[in-house]
Amino acid sequence: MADQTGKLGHEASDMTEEEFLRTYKAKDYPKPSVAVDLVIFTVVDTVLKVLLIKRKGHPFKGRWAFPGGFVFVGDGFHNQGEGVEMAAHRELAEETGLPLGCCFLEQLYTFGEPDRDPRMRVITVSYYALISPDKMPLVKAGDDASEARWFFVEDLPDLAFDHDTMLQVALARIRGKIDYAPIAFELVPPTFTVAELRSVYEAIKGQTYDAANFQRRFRRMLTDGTIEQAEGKRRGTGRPAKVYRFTRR
Amino acid sequence: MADQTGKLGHEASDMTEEEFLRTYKAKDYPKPSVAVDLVIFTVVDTVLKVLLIKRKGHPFKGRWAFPGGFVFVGDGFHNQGEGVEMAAHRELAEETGLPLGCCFLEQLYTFGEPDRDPRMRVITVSYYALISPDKMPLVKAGDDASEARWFFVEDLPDLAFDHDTMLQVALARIRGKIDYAPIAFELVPPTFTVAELRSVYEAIKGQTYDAANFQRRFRRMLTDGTIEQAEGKRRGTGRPAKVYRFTRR
DNA sequence: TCAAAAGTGTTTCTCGTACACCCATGT
DNA sequence: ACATGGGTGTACGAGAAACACTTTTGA
Repeated sequence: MADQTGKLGHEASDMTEEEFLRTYKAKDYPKPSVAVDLVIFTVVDTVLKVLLIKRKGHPFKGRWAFPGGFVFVGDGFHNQGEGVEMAAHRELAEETGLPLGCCFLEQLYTFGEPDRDPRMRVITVSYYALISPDKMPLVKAGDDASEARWFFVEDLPDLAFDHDTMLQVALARIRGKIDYAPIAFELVPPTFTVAELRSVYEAIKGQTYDAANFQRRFRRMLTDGTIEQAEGKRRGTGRPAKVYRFTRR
Repeated sequence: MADQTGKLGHEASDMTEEEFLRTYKAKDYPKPSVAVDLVIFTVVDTVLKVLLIKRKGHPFKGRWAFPGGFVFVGDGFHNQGEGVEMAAHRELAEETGLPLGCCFLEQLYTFGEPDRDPRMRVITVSYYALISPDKMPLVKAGDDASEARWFFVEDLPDLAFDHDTMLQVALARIRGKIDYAPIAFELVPPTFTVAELRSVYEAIKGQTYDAANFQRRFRRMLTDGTIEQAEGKRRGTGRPAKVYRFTRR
């Protein structure tokens, strides 16, 4: 953390902690700007999509990029501002119009190479978010007049900054994590059928799953207590399907 | 990234990118300090250890903490300084005395809550490193006179800042990752026996492995081409063991 | 010759995969 | 009646776990 080696802080070995804090002033060493960027996923009609915004200003003017913004830092001493994760939640809410903290959000990776941004040194903490399709209608993207749009992951435009790398990291994360963590339930309505959950797996993994075998994985989750049957049936073009609910255990 | 929303940057919609960059000056919004912290692991005698340093100054004076330091940021425009990962490599080399880039190093998590450090807003990008025991003698820690010491992971002192959380994140990472990625080979000399590799698994997972079953996992890696037999045999107290080498495929 | 560690064989169980087949509905 | 998707049964193979057993050394 800060000044373990004493190289950047002054020597304060003889002071009490109280004296030290009273006399301490943050030095004016150069500091980077810190931003958060969001890779926001959703699954619509068995297709994995991400939310992109079109940049209005330089650099990369007119190019598509992941939404994001700077972390608010207070005056640095009396007020230290917001946490990085809170900044990500705030940006997510601002960008989607959804209420604060209503979506799954997890830290992804921190990109800190110099010259990522030609204007100044920017270190970006990236997050990924999962938005279930039942929340989608609320999202302010989608109309063509807007500057924000959902893109099919397999058919993206050129991205600004190092956002192409960011997407690859995000994809690798969810593709790996879906096998051992219950993140698929974040991309499905509160109640769902086996086929709906399977389509999420197929969209994320980019492969098909044998419907019969998926049923049995599903049955195991049922006996685990991971999921439970809900009331009603989902009626589609074929035989009506049972409906389930994720029990957050 | 920066100013996608136009909230923090000025409007530059009518300029060319060249004009924009020529006239752009980084604004003096408050910025955080950015540091890197290192969780450095090694396995000695089937025991997982981490390197801690004793803090000389406030805050947390006299408490043990993970080594770390600030990321060097240039003047912010003409010189953007070093990358965050490079800063981690540099700190690792400084702290251990080992040559730059000789060890496995991977980003762990970024801690960005306010008030982590009472002096000022500090955002810390944590990394973990794996050091094989054959490099250990070179590490400048170990003598009691020094301010750096290796600690058994199951018997740590109270740590400074949020470093206890950091350790838990690091442990969770290596315990999960060892099952699907070849990180165990980073904690073993260039040539090693089955038992030596098994002891690394046992130290990290905190459980014992059936020696016979581990042999078969091992054989599969052999047929995979992940490892290959090396010359010679390792002589210990019992029957001499075959020696293997990791083939970085 | 005995202890200690290396290494093999065998059995059982679980899980992923493939695929044949029956079930319930709308048209 | 038949197409469509929901759901079950069966069979095979890979790998995890448990454990008896053989091999090769030092003391």
